[in-house]
Formats: sequence, C-alpha cells, structure tokens
Amino acid sequence: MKLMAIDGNSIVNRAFFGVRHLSASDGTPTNAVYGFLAILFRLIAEESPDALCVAFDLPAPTFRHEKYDKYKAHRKAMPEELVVQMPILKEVLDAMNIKRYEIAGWEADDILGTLSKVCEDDKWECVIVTGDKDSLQLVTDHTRVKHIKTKGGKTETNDYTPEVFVDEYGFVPTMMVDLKALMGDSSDNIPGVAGVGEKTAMELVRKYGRIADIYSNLNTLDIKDTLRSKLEVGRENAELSYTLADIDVDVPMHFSPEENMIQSPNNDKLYELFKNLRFSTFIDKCKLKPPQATAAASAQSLPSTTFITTAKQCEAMLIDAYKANIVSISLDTEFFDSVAVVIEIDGKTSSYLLQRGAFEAFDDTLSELLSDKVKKVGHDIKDIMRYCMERGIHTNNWVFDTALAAYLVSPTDSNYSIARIAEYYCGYTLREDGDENGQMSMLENTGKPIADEAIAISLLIKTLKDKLKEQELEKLYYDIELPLCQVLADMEIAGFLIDKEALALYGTQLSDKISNLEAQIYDQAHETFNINSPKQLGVILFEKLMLPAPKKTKTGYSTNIEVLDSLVGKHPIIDLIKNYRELTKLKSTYVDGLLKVIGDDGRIHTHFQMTVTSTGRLSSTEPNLQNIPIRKETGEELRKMFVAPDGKVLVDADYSQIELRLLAHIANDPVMIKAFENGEDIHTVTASQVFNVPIDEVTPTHRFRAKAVNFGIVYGISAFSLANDIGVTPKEAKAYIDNYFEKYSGVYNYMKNIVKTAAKQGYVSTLFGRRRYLPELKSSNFNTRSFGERVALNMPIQGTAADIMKIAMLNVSKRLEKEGLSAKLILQVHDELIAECPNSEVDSVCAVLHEEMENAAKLSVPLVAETRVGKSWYDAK
DNA sequence: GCGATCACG
DNA sequence: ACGTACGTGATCGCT
Repeated sequence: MKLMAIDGNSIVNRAFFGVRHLSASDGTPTNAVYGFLAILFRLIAEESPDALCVAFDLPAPTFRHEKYDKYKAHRKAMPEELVVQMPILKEVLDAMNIKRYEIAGWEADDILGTLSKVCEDDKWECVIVTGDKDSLQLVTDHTRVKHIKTKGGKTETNDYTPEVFVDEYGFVPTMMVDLKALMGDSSDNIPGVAGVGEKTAMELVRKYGRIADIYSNLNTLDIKDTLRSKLEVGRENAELSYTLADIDVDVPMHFSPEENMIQSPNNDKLYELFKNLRFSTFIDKCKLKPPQATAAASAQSLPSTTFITTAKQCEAMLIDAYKANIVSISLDTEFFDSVAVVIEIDGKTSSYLLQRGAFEAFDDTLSELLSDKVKKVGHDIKDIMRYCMERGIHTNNWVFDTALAAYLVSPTDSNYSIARIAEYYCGYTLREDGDENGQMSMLENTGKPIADEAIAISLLIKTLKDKLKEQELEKLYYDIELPLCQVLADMEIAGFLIDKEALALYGTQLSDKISNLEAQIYDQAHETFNINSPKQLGVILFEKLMLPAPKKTKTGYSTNIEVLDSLVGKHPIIDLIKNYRELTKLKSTYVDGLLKVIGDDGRIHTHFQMTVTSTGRLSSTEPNLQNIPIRKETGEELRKMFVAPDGKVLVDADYSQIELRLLAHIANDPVMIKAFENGEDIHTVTASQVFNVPIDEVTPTHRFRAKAVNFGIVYGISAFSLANDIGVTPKEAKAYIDNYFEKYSGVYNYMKNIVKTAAKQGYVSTLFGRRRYLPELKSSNFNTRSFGERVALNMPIQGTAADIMKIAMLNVSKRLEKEGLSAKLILQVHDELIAECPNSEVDSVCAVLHEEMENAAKLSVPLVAETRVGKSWYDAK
C-alpha cells in the first residue's frame, strides 16, 4: 500500500510563483490553488497512491523558534495574494475529502517525518512530495521523496530513493542534517559555520561523516588549518543549526495511513467551488456534475420547449414573435434543418423548436423569423448571417449578440461559447449533446442542444446588457461591433480570388529548390536527418559540427533565426538551413495551406474572429489572410497570386503610421503632433530628436534605430530589449530612450500617468471606450506586474487603432452602398483595407476608401490613408 | 496537446 | 534583483 503525503506550503508556494495570473469570478487571485491542483492531479495519475494527505505549516511559532529566536526571522511575509488563497485551497481539499494535518508548534516537515515513520512501522510505502530539499533527510527504503521544481514555467519532479540520493550527494540521506548544520540556510536564517559554504560542507560530510564525528576528531582531520579554526569558532552555531535542521519524527499526533485512503469528492461542494474559481478543466477532470438541487430549481423556472408540428401552432408562434421586443434564436448549423426560438411577452417566456419535416412550412417560417419583422438575438450572429446568406436566406434585424457582448465585457477570456458564458453569467448549465440512448423522440434527440441554447441566450440578455451599461460600452457595442457583423459576413462571403494555377506552379518551383537544399544539407552534415526537427538539427549543429550553441530553450538547443544568424560564416550549412526554413515555411503554410482552402468559386473565404484579441483587433483564421508574406522578396511573390477577376482591380488602402499618430494624439505631445501636422517622416524626426542631428543629416542607421525606438515606445519599452533589437549596448539604448522622453515629454507624461490611472481604476480604455481590465497590475510577481504595465501603455493605442479601422469599415461599406458602387470590401489587415472593384469604379472607390478612412475619427493630428490600385495584391501594394 | 518556429500588423 | 516589447495563427515534431 502506498501513501502520498504532500508538503502543502512548499507546493503552493511553487505554484504561486510559477503559474501566471488567474482569478475567481469575484477577482480573488487563484493561480496558486490552480497550480497546486494541477500538480496534485498529475501526481495522482503518476503514482496512483492508495492514500493521500497534505501537511501545512501554521503561522504559530514552533519549537525551533524557542531554541533560536532568530529562526526564519527575516523571511519575507507571505504575499497578500497568496495569503488569501490558502483558505480557498484548504476548502477545496476538504471538499475533495483529502485530510489536512496542521499542528501548532511544528512545521509541515515534522508532520511528514512523523507520518512517514508510522508508514514504515505499518509496512506502507510513503511518498513525500515537496519543493524543499530539507526533507531529503527522510529518504529511506520505505520513504521516497519526490522533489518538485519549476523550470521555465514547467514543473519537473525528481524522485529520491536512497540510491539516487547517495549518487548525487555521496553520503546517506540522514546526513543531510549534518550538511545543513555546516553550511547553514540563509532563507531559514540557520547560521551554519561562518566561512563554510555548500562545497566545503559537502566535502567534509562526505569524508568525515556526521558533525559529531567531525568535532570529536577535529584536530586530526586532514584539512587546512584555516578551515579547522573556522570550524572551531563555529562549533556552537553548527550544533544549534543541527537541532534546527533536524526534522522531528515524533510529533504528538494521531495518524494512521488507513484513515487517509482516497475517497470520492463531495460533488456538490467541489462543483460550486470550482465553478466560482472558474476551474472548468478540473470540473471535467473530476467528472463533477452540477448539483442536483440547483439544476432542478433552475429547470422549474425555465420554459419547457414546445415542438411545433402544425401550421396552426406555427402561425401562433410567429404572431408572438412579431409582437415581442426580443426573440432569442439558435440555429442548427450542421444540417440547417432546425431552429429554436424563445419568445418573451409580458414577462412570460415560451420556448419552441421547429424542424424541417415536422411540418410543411418550415422554410417559410424560418425566412419569416430571420426577416426584418422579428427583432432577434443570437450568439455569434456574424456566423449566422454568413451561414444563412450562403444558403440564400437573407437575415435582418439582429439587435444583440451574446458572444460579442461577453467579449466586450471581458475581452481577455479565452472562450465565449454559449455553454461557457451561460454557466458563468447565469449559472445555467447546458445539457451535453451526447447520444445517450437511441430511443429518444425527435425533440429529445436533435432538438435539445439548440433549444437549450436559445433558452441560454434569452437568460443572458439582461445580465449582459447590464454589464455593457455598467462599463459604458453601449456606444461601442451598438454603433460599432454589432453593425460590423454584417460587413464582415459580407467580406467573408465575397472572398479573395486566387490564381490557383500560378500558386501551384510556384509550389512546384519551391519543391525543386527545397529538395536541392535538402541534398546539400545532408551532404554538409554527412548524414540525413529531419531538418524540420529543432531537436535533430540541434544535435547536428552543436554536437556533430561542434558549432557554439549560444542559446537554449526549455527543451534543448535553440535553433531559431537569431541563433542561425549568429552562426553565419562559421559553417556553410547555416545559410542552407536558413534558406531551407524560409522555403519550407512558404510551401507548407502558404502554398499547400492556401491551395487546401480555395473554394469552388476559386476564391478564399477567411473567417474573421471578432472575439479573440484582448485589444479589439480582428483576427483571421482558416486561413489566416492577415499574415501573408511581404517582408522578404521570395515570400512577397505569393501576393501575385491574390488577384482581381477580369474587368476588376484591387484597391488597397492603408493607414500611414496610425499607431504613432494615436500616440501623439493620446499623449497630446506637441513635438510629435507638430511633426505629423507638417507631414514629416516621423522616424526621421525622431532620429533627429534622439541623436541631436539636423533633419537633413539623419543617416539610414539613425532612422533605422529611431524607428525601433518608436515601435518600442508603443510596446512599453525596456532598454535591454531595444538594445537586443537594434544591436547596441543596453547603455546606448538607455541613452536613446532618455533622450526620446526628454524631447517627447508629452509621451513621457502619458506613459507615467496611464500606468497610474490603470492601477487606480483597474482597467485601461481606448478613445472609444473599449476596456481591458488589468488584474496583473496588482500582482506581487515582478514579471506579471511589468507585463501589466506594458499592456497599459499599449492597449489604448493598438485598441484605438482597431476601433478607428472598424469605424472606417462601417463607413466605407455604407458609402459604397449609398453611391451605388458594386465594389466590395474583401480583406482587412489591421491598418489596411482591400476592395475588389470594377474598372469603371476605380476613381470613386479610391476616393471612398481614402475619405472614409481619413475621416473615421477627428484627432489632433491628421489621419492619413494611402490607396493603390493593381491587378494583384502585389501590384496594389 | 504543447513547444518551437516563423509569417503578419 | 527580478527578465526583458504589443497583438495574432499555422505548421511541424514530439510525447
């Protein structure tokens, strides 16, 4: 039988410092609890113990403090954010029916030692889990210590059996105490012997054994006299340290391993806890079910769903739908053959399910529901719009989107599925759409999931509307985000025409070059290997060819472009590999990747994601058309395959320096504003400022560096990173930054103030009110907090640029329609808009894009947009 | 499923 | 002293 005993404080500490910021629904930090549980579940899976318990320290003084009043004296107090997590962790453990041991006057180590001894007497195997090396003294044939450490954010475990310990230390585990008695421990304030560190202490213990032996033979030991006198002077401290380091295995406590046998958790309690902590992964992992009581209670107040089977029922439903203020709709997007509707009139809610085949007028009814006559709410309505339009049904009059609202309210969440947000905001759990048994009715079988979804949507509306109001997001939501859905749906449907043959040809040309390079690389390496495997490549470069390895990753050698660049000239294989990397990237991601997604119409229809970024930008997937190569010539070729059909051209319009213009505006920096007003090149102006040279003496190097500084400022710069980026010393980089802030003092003040404001109000926002909350600023972890500060600087700029582009898109789309132009927007790449345009409309469309983009916002600097025309994206750039 | 790498603004 | 720039997505190898 096996007991796993955990040093609670030690592990929770590791978790706290190793896991990034997380918080419960009320904002309490939860990262330590999360990390602890992640480690716990991993260990249970790894060890499958029969019994399990956790030992904790208590804040009360221990017998060690009595012996030595300075014990752990200058140890830092536990950070407040960890303090608040301790009771939560204990509550979770209780709900999991895992026993906790905490005894005033003793530390967790002593408890672990005591219970490992009991295990030994009872012939149980004992596994002690800790992040603290002190407990290694407990290792015996029956007691194994699992030592946990965090390395680069990853937890690693080392198992110490007596053999492993002896291998590493060169003496038996019990002598760990002697080691510590000699070397001391600064974090626990154990003095040890002055002048004796880890190396010397190890050697002494290895050679001469326990400190009792060392001191009784002190005069005859074969050591330097200086060391001998250090030992002599430090004798009292050594003996005191010994008693402090020695783990007490006779703590007066009742313990028997059988009482700690693993039990199933208290489902209801643990479910509630995990739900509030937002630990949905652990809910799944423990296979917890929503508490029966609450499920039943909420089910009572929910409408039961009517399955519509007659034209008469259907008519009655439609009449209500026309009358209602809000109708929640969920559509089956797999077969397009069922729709769920929830209607609320006079506070009375009814739920309906309509299916094709269940009554004759399904298609007509669906068209009615989707028409102008019904005010609708849906979830991800941009997708519904696209989906319906692709099937020839026009939709209209969507007045709310639950996903979009949840995103604006909390743009850093990772998932806005209806199930997630209904659970989170309303405590409403959607039933799983599993096929539990084959004997279900139509309603039970295919209708349930969407019927539940429509109910969830109707429940969410009020909560989300309140939140939008509370956070002053209504204007942004109703005037920008919601109307943008239709524009994006139209763009997705329009798609981008691809010259498929040219793309395929380009692919075969790449293939030829790649196999050529492959052969040369194998030749240089004198063997074949997988060049795409960083692991194998690392072995070839740094072990076989003995090139210097400048950097390592968590898993091994780094072979990224920076490393390769540093090796250019040292071996001919490097250039070949760089070339190979570049071409295989183009082939696999772009040529093969894009060929796969060209539609029957010869066009690529990307999906714009509206709820992904934390700043308000869009993202593009399946395929991503926002990262088509342009920075290198070989890659830029690809843009020749993005074309306009016969009789049409592409109009490409992009904002010039929108982020720096916004920085000038938001920071209200007179120098920068003036530069933009005068239409000057901002990087040249910055160079002139930073390097103290007249404008016409700015060299390309000056400009290049100034450009990096400008970008760095927008990202929340550090001298170190800037130095790394442009290849100067950190000292020089710092001088650039100092100079920059001196000249652009408005920017300096902005940066100082925005972090302060963010910390005070807990969030930052864009000119149009989009918010991002920054709990990171409250973190006691330096990295986390610094990240929060950089985000506070960057989000208002990047986010405002995103808002402005969205406004421009809405206005362009409106203008094109109003002017009766048939040109269509087909792509947005953050600061760039592309329209496909009949030859005859070129001038008008250029004007529309130009004007609507430049007039999307009134700032204290001009917004500038440049348009180009071409038969391909390459030509139009 | 995750890390490394590299494509974009 | 800390560790080192913001925001994304796709592909590959490996566990």
